[in-house]
Amino acid sequence: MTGRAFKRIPPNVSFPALEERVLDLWDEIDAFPVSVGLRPAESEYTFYDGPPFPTGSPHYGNLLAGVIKDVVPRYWTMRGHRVVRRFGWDTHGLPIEMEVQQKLGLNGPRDVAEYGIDRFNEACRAQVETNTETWERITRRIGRWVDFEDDYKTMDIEFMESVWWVFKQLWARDLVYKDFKVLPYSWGASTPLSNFEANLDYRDVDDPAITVRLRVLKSHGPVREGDYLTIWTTTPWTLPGNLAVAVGEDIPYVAVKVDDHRYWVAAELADQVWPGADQVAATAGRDLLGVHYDPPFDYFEELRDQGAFRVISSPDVTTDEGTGLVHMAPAYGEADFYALQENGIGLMLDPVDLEARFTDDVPDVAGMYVKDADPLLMDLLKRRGLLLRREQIHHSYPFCYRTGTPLIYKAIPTWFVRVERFKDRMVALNETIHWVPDYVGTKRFGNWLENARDWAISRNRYWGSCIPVWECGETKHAVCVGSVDELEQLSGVRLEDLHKHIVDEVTFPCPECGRLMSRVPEVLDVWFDSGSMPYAQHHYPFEGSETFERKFPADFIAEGLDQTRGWFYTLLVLAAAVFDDVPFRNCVVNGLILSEDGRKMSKSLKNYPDPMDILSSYGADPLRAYLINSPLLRAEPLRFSEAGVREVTRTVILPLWNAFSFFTTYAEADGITMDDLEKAPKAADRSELDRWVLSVLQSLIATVNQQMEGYYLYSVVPPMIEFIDHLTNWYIRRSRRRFWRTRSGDDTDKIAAFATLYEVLVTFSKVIAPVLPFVTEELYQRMVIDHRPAGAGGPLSVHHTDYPEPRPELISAELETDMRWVRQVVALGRSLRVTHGLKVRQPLPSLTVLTRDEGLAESVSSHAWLIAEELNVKEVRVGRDETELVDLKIKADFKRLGPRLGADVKTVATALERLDGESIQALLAGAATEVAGHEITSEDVIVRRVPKKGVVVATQGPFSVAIDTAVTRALEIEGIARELINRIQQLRRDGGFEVTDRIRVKWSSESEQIAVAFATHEQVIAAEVLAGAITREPKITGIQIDLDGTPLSIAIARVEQEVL
RNA sequence: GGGCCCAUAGCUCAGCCUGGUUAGAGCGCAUCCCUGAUAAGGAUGAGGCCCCUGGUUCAAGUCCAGGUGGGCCCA
Repeated sequence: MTGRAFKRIPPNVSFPALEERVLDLWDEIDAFPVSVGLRPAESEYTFYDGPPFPTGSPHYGNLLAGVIKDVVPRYWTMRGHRVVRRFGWDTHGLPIEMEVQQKLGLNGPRDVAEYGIDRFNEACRAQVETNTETWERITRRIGRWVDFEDDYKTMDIEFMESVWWVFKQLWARDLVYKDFKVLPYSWGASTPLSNFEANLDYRDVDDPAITVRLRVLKSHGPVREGDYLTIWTTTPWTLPGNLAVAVGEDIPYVAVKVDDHRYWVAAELADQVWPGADQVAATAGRDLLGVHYDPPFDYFEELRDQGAFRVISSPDVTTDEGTGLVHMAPAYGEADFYALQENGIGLMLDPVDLEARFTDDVPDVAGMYVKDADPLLMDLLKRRGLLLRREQIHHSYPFCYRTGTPLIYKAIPTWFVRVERFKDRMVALNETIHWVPDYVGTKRFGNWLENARDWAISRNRYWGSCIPVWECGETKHAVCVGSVDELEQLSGVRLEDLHKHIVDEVTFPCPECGRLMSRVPEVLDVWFDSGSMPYAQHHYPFEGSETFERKFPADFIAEGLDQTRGWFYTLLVLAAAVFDDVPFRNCVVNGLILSEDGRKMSKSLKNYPDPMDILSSYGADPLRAYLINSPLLRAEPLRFSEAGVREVTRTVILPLWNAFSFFTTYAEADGITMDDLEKAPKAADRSELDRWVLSVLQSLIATVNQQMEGYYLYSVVPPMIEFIDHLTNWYIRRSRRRFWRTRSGDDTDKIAAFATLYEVLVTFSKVIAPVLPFVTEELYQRMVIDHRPAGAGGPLSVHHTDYPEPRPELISAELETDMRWVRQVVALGRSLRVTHGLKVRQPLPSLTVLTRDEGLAESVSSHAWLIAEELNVKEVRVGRDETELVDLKIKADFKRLGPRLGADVKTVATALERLDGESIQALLAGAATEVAGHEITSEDVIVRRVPKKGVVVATQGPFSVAIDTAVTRALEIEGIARELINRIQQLRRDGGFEVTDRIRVKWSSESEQIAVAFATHEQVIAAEVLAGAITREPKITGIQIDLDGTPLSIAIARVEQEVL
C-alpha cells in the first residue's frame, strides 16, 4: 500500500496534448501488443480488417470504420479475449492504376503498353508504399490499435498465391466460365467498368438522334415486301453492328403511308414519328416476328445465313420514346445481347476495337473513334436513302470517372463465377449472420442475394491478381494453376512474384497438342482479392492452416453500407463456394458521412474540415464518441459538424474530467491516500447517496454490456451521458460538503465519500475506455498506477484491465426509484423558485409534496433532508390531500376504455370531463360510477392536476409540489448571511486563493440588516469561507459591493494557519 | 426502372415495432440562477400542418396504400 496523497489535477486541460502524451505512454509500455498477449490464445476473438485502398489520405468514412474496428476489439479484449488485429491493404485495382497513370502522364492502355507493363506495375507497387504512411499516422492518432507490422497486402506473393488457390477451388467445382458480357466500357482506360463506376460521372450532353428506315425483303403476314421498318437510335455508331430489330409482342403496331411507302411503327408513336400520316394497316408485334430486312450497312451481309437481320421479340421494348422498333446490336447493349440469344441468334458482332476505334471490317470508318464516326455514318445512311430524320437530343450520358471520356457499352469476353448456382445456399447462410442494424442483413443484403447474378470477375487491366488460367491457342484447352509449385511443375519456372508482367512470360506445352499455352490476359476483379482475405492473409492452405481454421469465420467485421455489394458479398460468395460456411458471424454496418450542408464530402469543394485539424484541435476522444453516438451506427447518414464534436467534449469529456479534478483537488487538500480509502466502510455500510451512485453505476454496467454484446454501439453512449449527469449533477453536487470536512476523530463518512467517488471514477473509466481510450487512460494512470506500491503487479493500462461486470449485490432498484422521485421533486421545486422569483439563497419555511401514491410519498419523506438542503427550505412535508392546492381534473383513459367501449368512448369521455368535484372525489376514493350507461372506476381515468389560483404550486405526473413563500425576519437575515457568504467566496476566487487558504474578513456597512446577519450567523459564515476572524470596521478600503441595493465594503486577507 | 433506408422544433435526432387525446431530448436563441468543480454547471421560456393525399380505426406522428423529396445499392 502506498501512503502517497493524491495530487491535484487542474480542471483546465488541453485534451489533444493529453492524447499525445498518452500515445507516447502506449509506445513506452507496448500497450497494444501487451493487451493482446495478456489474454489466453484459446480465448481468441477474431476480427477481419476490411482492407482499404491506400489512395489519397484517409477520409472520415475510413476514420469511422477505424473507430468501430477499435471500439469493439478493445471491448472484447477487456472481456478477456485475445483479439489479434492485422491491418490489411487493398493494393490492387483501378484506383491505384489511375493514380499512377496520372503521375506518369499516361493516357490509356496504349501508353501503358509503350511505357512497359513491367515498369508500370513496379510503379504501382511503389505508389502503394508511399501512400501507406499517411494512413499509419492518422490511424495512430485516432487511437486505433491495429498491427501495421504484421499486416497483409494483397500484392504479397503469399496472398496472391492463395488467391490462385481460391480460384482453382472454384474452377474444380465447375463454378468458373467465360462468356461475353456487355459492360460499360471506358476506352480511355481501355477497360470495362463496374456499373457502380459507370454511375460516378453522368453529364448532360448533346448527342445525335436519328430515325432510320430499313427495307423489308419479303412479304410476311401483314407486312409487304418493300415496306419499311422505322428504327431510332442515339448511337449511330452501333448501326454497323446491327443484327436484328426487336418489337414487343403485345405492342400494337401500324403501317402509315407516306409518299407511297409504308412505314411500320408502334401505334402509340405513329403520330409523333409521322404526324398526320394515314394508317393503312395494324397488327400486334407478334405478327412482325420473323420479317427479314435489309441491314443499315452491308458490311456483314454474310451473317444473314446464320439468322441475322430479322425481327425478333424482346420484353424490354417500350413505347416511351423512339419508334417502338428497336435496333439490336449484341455487342453494345445488354438487353440486345440477351434478346438475340433468346431468339436463337447466338452471334457476336463487334467491329470496334478495345480503344473504341472501328476495325478494318468497316472500311468506310476504319480506325476512327466511334463517336467521331457518327457524322460519317449518318452521311452514308443518307446517301443510301435510309436516313429519315436527324435530330439532336440533350440527355445525361455516363463518362469515365477517371479519364473523362464518354463510356460506351460493349461486349467483352469475361470470366464469371456461377453464383446463381449456389445463391440459395448463400441466402440460408446469411440468415445465421447477426447484422447491425438487422434490416441491412435481412432486407438489403438478403434481397440482393436472392437476386444474385453470376459475378463477373475479370478485368482487362494490369495491376492485380492474375487469372491463373493458361490456354492453348490451338485446341483452346485450358489449364488452371493453383500454386507456384504447380506452375513450376508445368513450366520449370519458379516465380517469386505473381504479377501480370512476370506471370505472362511463363508458358508451357499443351498436353493435347504440344504447342505452347499462354496465360489468358485478364486480371481478377480486386473484390476477388478482398473476398479471399480470410484465406489469403494467412497464405492458406500453403501454410498457416491451423491459424486459419482457428480464425474462420470471423467473430466480427465492420464496414460501410456501400459494402453490401462489395466486401460483404464477395466474402460470402467465396466462403459459401469454397467452405460452405459464413465468413463472419457479426457485422456492424455504418452509414455514410456527409458534409454539414448535407452533400457528399468533396475534396475539391472543401466543404468539410480536415480530419487532422479536428484531431489536433479537439482530440480523438470527442471525435470517436461523436461518430459512435450518431445515426451512422444505424447505417443512416450523418451530416458531419464540428459543433457536434465540440458538444461531445462539453457533455461527456469535460464533466468527467471535472469530476476527476474535483476528486483530486479535495483529496490533495485533505491528504487522502490509498491507505485511507482502503479503510473505508464497505459499500453496504456507506451512506445512502454512496449506495445510490454505486447502484446506478452497476445498472449502467449491465446496460452497456448488454448493448455491446449485441453490437448495438449506438445504444452505448446515451446511458453513459445519463450516468455522468447523475454523477456530477446529483452525487457530487449533493456530496460536496462531505469532501471538505476537516480532519476529525470520525472521518468515516468523508472517507466513504472519497472511496465511493474513487471507485466510481475508476470503474466508469473502464466502462467508457473502449470509446474514449485517451482520457480514461490518463485518469487510470493518475488514480491507479501513480498510487500502486513499487513492485506491485497489475495492469499498466486501463485497457489491460477486465471490463466491469455488474455486481447485483450493489444494485437497489428501490433506491434508484426513490432517487428518481427525489430528483423530480427537486426539479419541480427549482422550477417553482425560478418562476416565482425566489432565489435559492433565500431560505424558505417549507415545501410540501402532495401525492396519493404511497410509494412516492414514502420515497420523498425518507429523503426530506436531501430535498430540503438542495432547495434551501427549512422543512419538507408530505401530504395526501391534494385538493387544498390543486384542482383534480379527470380524463378518460382511452387506452383502457377504447377497446372496451368502442364507439361509446367519446360519449363517456365527454361525460367524464363534466363530472363535478364531488363525483370525482368519490370515483378516486374507489367508488364505481355510472357514466353515460357504462360503469367507470378510478382505473379508467387519468388524473390531471391544475394548481389553484394564488398558490405557489407545480404539478407533474402523480404529484404536486407547493412552496411556502412567507419569509420571516429570521429567514430574511439568514438569506442575507448566505448572500454574504456568496460575496466573500467570490472575493476569494477573484483573489486567486487556494481552496484551503484561511482568511481574515473585515467589513463595513451602514446597514443594520447586514450587521444583524453577520452577528447572527457569524459561526456559519466563518466556517463556510474559512475565516478565522470577521470584524466590523468603521471604514475600510475594501471592495465595494452592492447587496440588493445596500452598499457594503469587504476586505479579505490570507492568514497563516497558526493564527487560527 | 427495382430493392432497402430516411423525412418530427431554426439545427441534430428520440418516439413508430406493440395506435390512446398535452409529441420529447440536445444544440442554438431569450430570460434568469447557482457556484468551496469556476475558461464549468443549472433552471425557465419561446419555438411543431410530426413531408403530402387517401384509407383502416372509437382513436393515426405511430398501421396500410399512393405520391413528393433525399440517401445507399443495383439496373
